[in-house]
Amino acid sequence: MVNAAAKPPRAALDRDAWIKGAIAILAEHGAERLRVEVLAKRLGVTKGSFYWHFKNRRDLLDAVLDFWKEGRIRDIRKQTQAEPGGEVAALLHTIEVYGSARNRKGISIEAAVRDWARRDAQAVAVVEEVDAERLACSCRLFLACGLDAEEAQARSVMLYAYVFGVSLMHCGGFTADLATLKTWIAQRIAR
Amino acid sequence: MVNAAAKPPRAALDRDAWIKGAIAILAEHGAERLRVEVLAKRLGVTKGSFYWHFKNRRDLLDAVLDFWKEGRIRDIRKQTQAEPGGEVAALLHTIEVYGSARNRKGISIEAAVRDWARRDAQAVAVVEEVDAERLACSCRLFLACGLDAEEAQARSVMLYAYVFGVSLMHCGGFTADLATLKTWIAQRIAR
DNA sequence: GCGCGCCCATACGGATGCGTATGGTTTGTG
DNA sequence: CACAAACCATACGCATCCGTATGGGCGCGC
Repeated sequence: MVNAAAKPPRAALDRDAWIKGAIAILAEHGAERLRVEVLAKRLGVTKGSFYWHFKNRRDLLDAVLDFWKEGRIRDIRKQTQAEPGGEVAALLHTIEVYGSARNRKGISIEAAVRDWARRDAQAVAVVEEVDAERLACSCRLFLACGLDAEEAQARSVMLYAYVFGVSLMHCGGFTADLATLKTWIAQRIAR
Repeated sequence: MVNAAAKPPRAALDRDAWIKGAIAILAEHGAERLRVEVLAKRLGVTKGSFYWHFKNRRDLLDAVLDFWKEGRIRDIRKQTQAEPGGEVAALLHTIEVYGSARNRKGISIEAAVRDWARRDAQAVAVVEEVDAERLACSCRLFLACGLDAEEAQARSVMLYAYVFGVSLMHCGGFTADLATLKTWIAQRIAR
């Protein structure tokens, strides 16, 4: 028995553990309430540890943005890999993912980062990169469906504007069958 | 001369002046950074004044939400008054207003309130009311165009999801002519 | 001109949060 | 064992912010 009951071993935290904890707070409370001491308490340590891994709070925020950006770009490229004939399915899947209940956390992070980008220049830069990648990828799918360049671009913007926007709306009491309604919209955007 | 050079007369603030100042901060920095002492300094007084007009910070926040709600509902009703035959124009105008540069502040407030509603129950309730009113009004316009109930509802949701979403996107470098692109989208949503 | 309600300033205690300084513990290495 | 590096705790100064307590100026009715 090496280190059992006395104290929880508490494996040493690395930068990634801090970043993942930070993203959890970002999703729950937004960038403004992502605070060093709160995060430290959540991870069961004190901020003495934090300032060993990070220069300051801004250093963490930039790392969070970078981490998020890399993850999003990986996801986009994976989701938009479609064999010929499967382009519409890939587009519909992209729309569906953003409204899916099992992706609640991802949507929360997305909304938090976009709100963050309304005040922070570094967040703006990251969102611009991610948006550019998303638009380029979905544009490629639309082009493969035979649309001309202008319509492919327009539909790409419409697609992402819709999925981001609908995640911020509260239309619970509006209709009896919201799922059918969203399916109708997805069809109209993708085909 | 009654009260000229000595001190700026500084007309007494009323509740509305505080609320309007609060909304300015809300638009610029978000609800999280809407702070009593900061707002007081911005208005040239101290918080001693604030706590005369408001019970506490929460009292101000609720007043801001209520003020915003009333204003939005008034605007919606005005914008969706269309004589027969002008329904499509009214819908296009609604879309255009939300992307207009002259409405930057209104869009900022809208985004701030929607982000706020991700964490605050009272803000959720207000957004739900406003969304319900908006959807009902635009739905009425679509019905007047001859669409069936399902499509009218779907298009209403699509319309507002799009306008909210596009205001959060950063697609500057995506296309040469963003205006033409947005016109294409608006046409596809409204008709 | 006296009192009273309206509007605001000042001062305080307590909470939270940033960044630094400093020292302790653990782990690996010679 | 000695030593250093990695990792973390503690303690401090400073700043911001909330809510309260208290008092002062000012207009207005009587």
